[in-house]
Amino acid sequence: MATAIKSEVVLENAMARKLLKALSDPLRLQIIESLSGGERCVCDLINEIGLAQSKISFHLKVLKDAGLITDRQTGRWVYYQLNIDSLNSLQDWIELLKESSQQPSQACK
Amino acid sequence: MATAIKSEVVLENAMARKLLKALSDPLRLQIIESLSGGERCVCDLINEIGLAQSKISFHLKVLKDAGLITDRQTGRWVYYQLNIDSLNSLQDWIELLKESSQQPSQACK
DNA sequence: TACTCATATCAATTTATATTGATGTATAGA
DNA sequence: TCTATACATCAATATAAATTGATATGAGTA
Repeated sequence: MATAIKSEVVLENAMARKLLKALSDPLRLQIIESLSGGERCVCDLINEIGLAQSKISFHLKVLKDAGLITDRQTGRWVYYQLNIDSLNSLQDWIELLKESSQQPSQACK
Repeated sequence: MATAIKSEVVLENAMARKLLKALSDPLRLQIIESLSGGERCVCDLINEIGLAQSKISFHLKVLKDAGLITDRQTGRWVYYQLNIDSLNSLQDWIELLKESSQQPSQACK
């Protein structure tokens, strides 16, 4: 039982790590910020950010693999959108960190 | 004026990026999780995590430079603690992303 | 079918980041 | 003053991630 709880915690941390890693790149943050204005197709992102298409595509994949964004295809266009659930998870994870971190310090012998 | 607001936003994003980058490493996350149980000295972190001292020290520096943790020296020991303010900032940053991201999609022509 | 456009993927390279083992620094105690 | 301990820093190396330019895929259109 303790093991089950433990592994659940580990899983959550692994997920948090994936989200954080995906967010830790300047170009991906630009994409995220752009998507925070609403759903966008790749062509718009390319125009907005002004960088190579393969670059944008690469980072969109990283963000998608981490679960931070979702995609939907319509004809030739692929639209990307922020996944609010992942942002909520991240906030929850941070909240948990905060809750227990103000305990009295342990003195080193 | 618009420029002032713009640069303020950029500054915030740069700060968020620094926090996210610092959090995006598995060992640093281990340290953060350990510190979420309260203040710890480096020797305790080394014992808890079971890795080379120089490694721990290196990552503590990254976390400190990002503003995620603070340190305080007492005799030979240095104690590290989570900086709640930085976690709050990160939560706020995520909150802002969420707020505007559910707008209607723009159709690609 | 052939062509174009939007996007994804890939291999080679570059750049950034982490690890290792050694050395340096400051503090405490003998 | 000498020694031990706690921690930081550094240079060399190893590893991981991003960029580039080219090619592939797959949908629409003529």
